[in-house]
Amino acid sequence: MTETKAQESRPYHHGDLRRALIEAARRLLETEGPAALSLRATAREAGVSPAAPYHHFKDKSELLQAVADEGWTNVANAITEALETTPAEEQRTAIFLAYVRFARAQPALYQIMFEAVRNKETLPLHDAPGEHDAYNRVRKTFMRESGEADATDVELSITAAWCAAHGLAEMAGFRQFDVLKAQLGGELPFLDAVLHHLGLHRTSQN
Amino acid sequence: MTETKAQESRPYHHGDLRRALIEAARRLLETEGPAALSLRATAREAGVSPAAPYHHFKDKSELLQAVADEGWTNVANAITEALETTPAEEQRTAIFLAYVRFARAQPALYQIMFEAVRNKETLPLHDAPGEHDAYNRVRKTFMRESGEADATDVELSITAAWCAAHGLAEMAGFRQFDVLKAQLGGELPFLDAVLHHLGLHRTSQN
DNA sequence: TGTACATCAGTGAACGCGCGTTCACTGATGTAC
DNA sequence: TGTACATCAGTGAACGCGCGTTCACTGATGTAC
Repeated sequence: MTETKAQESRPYHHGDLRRALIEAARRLLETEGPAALSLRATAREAGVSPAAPYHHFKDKSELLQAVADEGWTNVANAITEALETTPAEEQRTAIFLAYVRFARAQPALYQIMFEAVRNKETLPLHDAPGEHDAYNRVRKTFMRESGEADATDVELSITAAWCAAHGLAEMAGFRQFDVLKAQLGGELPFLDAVLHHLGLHRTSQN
Repeated sequence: MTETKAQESRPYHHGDLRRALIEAARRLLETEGPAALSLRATAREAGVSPAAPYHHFKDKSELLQAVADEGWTNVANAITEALETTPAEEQRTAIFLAYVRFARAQPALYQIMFEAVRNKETLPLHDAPGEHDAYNRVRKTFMRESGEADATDVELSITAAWCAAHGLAEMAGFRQFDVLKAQLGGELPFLDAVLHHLGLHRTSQN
């Protein structure tokens, strides 16, 4: 669903301003960076007055939270999709790559998402408890592929992988690694190589 | 007596305001967080007028850079010290732990440091090229302990470890891991366990 | 079916705030003679 | 040794800015009768 940029012919009532604001915020994030994401700028980007957002969000933090939530849902979907298109023995790597590639593709959004999750008690990805809960699928994959039986060990595996994924996602764009990436033939081989060194790559399994 | 709030008997000339400002900034970081770190707040914290910092820093970004630089020097020192008090076969783990513990002890400072390094071409820790360059010592340790001969592989090992360290440093404080930490007996065992799972711990080596 | 009216979803002006930065200034210090 | 003077390192007021948020308002819409 593409959205409408600030249009001249927009009627007085917007239709779905909440949606439009979230999308405006995401657009701003990628063009201007997280520091430029103000309520006013978002309203401006959506072609609406500074007061309009208050009919849809209690305050700025609520808008930010909504943006972050949608981002986590997107990640969950990316992971679910990866799981469905990847042979069983490579699914752990596929999860990892889906996560890192999402973060790399939209780094400013990822920053917001990470910030939003900082002081939460619940993990992200837990959006749909039950069979379709993405985190549940991740856990099953790790149980199978890491060969861990103990519940605590499984949690630890996931946590360790998540830390690595987060670190890699935030650092992969560093100029400092340009030489290394060039030596390896691009960013994807670079990601692969780092995974391998952390024992998370398929080639280090079986 | 003067009415300055931070210090009562401070003379008109400060003595070393540059130093005092950096320290005030660090104090502010840990008490108020990175978002509260403004030039004006720093001057206030140092007990000085808002214009005073401009005699020591070109602008706000230069102050931030100075704070970050000092942070990286501190990390380099912590690593060097760890290397000198740790038996050879555990030095790689010691480097990793020194890094993570520093970041965990001063999370807001670490955030500033990481931000400052984002678009730099050079790695941090490279502050004193030559024999005393901390990065050089790290490289030697990884060459010895990881058993890598190829230069690119060594760089990769370090990069992978750095990603993991960064991710762990930023996530270790998450409430979401409180249960896991409790199960393992505290934060340090938790850090150890994550290291182990990423193949970076001593017990996973030869 | 037409209309009165409540409710919803916008507008635009205004507010107070803290910010980074500049400016003319002044008090303190070091030095040449 | 005393003093004139340049230089340094502060002060305090002011600036313009964008921000989050509030407010009285108005245009559009849905619904009861």
